[in-house]
Amino acid sequence: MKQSQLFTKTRKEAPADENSKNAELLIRAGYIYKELAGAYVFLPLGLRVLNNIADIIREEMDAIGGQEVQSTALQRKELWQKTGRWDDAVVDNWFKTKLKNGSELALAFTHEEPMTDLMKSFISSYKDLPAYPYDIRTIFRNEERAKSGILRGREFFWKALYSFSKDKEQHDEFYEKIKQAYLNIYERVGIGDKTFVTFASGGTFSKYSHEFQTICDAGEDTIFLSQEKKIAINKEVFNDEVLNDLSLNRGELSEFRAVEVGNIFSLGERFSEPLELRYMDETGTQKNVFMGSYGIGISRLLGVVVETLSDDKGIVMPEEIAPFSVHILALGNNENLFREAENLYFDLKNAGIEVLFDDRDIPPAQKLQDADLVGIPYRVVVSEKASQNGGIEITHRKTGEKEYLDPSRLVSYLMEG
RNA sequence: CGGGGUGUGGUGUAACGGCUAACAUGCUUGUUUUGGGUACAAGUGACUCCGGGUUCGAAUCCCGGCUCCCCGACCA
Repeated sequence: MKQSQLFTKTRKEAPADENSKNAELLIRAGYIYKELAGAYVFLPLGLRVLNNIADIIREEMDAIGGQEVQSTALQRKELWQKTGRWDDAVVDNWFKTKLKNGSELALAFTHEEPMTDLMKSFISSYKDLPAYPYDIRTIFRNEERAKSGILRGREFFWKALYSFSKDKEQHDEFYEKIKQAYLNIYERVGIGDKTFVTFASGGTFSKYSHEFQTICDAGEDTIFLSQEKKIAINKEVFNDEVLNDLSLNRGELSEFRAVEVGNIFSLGERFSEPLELRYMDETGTQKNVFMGSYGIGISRLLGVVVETLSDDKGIVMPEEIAPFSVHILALGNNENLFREAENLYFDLKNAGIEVLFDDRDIPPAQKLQDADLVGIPYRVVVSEKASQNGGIEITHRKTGEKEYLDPSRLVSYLMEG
């Protein structure tokens, strides 16, 4: 894309009504726009990143048998009454509303009940199991206090997968697979080395659930981490019993602030029982389906990436999720060099590389500043100075590493990584 | 939901209860400059969050509401 066509602009100053690093940088760089506290518009740059993260998640979910659906944002009251979750005393951060005819309904905050009910139409035999529908969508939570920019919003973009298995064995096998899939996701979005499986409270049907916590000062959670064993314990369940269960001792753990970037739960029959999701097993006996749920906040992931990877010049986008892979800057007012930059832009596009071409008629310094702020992984400068140094200049945003290249070699250079 | 703070051109800030609400930035036009937000000039742009009140006079003081930020509580 040509940058002159991009309707968003960068800003020199951060808005006064934001305190968090992630919101400040994302707003300054033109990735997001604040609509109200806890609700942000994802602008073209931000949306590209969201879509890239969602695509990674799709790949990882599909690889372990997930099948994507698009759920509804409107939810029926009756299902939640059956499981005892409709009452405001049980779930207090739920947006509820009414139809014109007066019947109550709600805006989706999770989908255990609707998804369980839906699967009743398709599951009746052990032959129908397991099944792993998942959903990528915006959900709503009436937070009493939204905060930390994009990290805790009143609406946010997430993926939720629900597993339907015939028994605990079949469930456990999948649970381990998705745990690994989650780790793959964090690795691919660029925060793998800071993200750890964390033991957290499990609820009714299992002793523990697993959270994925990313070390980050902006986080709301406190975890005790064994760097060596790559295991952490959430402070809320930190006691001698857990330490014993995990064969850890206090001495090998250190305390960190962290952000929860995912949570996987064994639900057992918590929802299949009240909603009567049953199947006939091999012996002709009716049984409840064994369930699990697995959530990962996509917009929050973007926030965590910015919180943990940016530097004093701006955002540093990891390659797999960056809005563009390459940022071409034409510096100076040399007509020939501008043409050369434009040709490079078309070459890269034709090679299937996502490229942003800064073709704007503004001073070089501004283009350089903007490139740092937006944080695209590779910056390619076409200028007289670069020509004198042997062609075009390519700089890695993350490391600052710089090299000069003959323009004809750029495509192959990028394809090889 | 408890506590603290905040609200002024698009953005960031200033202004003792007292002249036509100031500065920077942005934006427009012209000249200039062309590797780290270039320089100069001329323009543009505000019912000072909303509603009451005090006062000769309110951006400024008082009351109520809302907004946004922070701490805490909460967070399938």
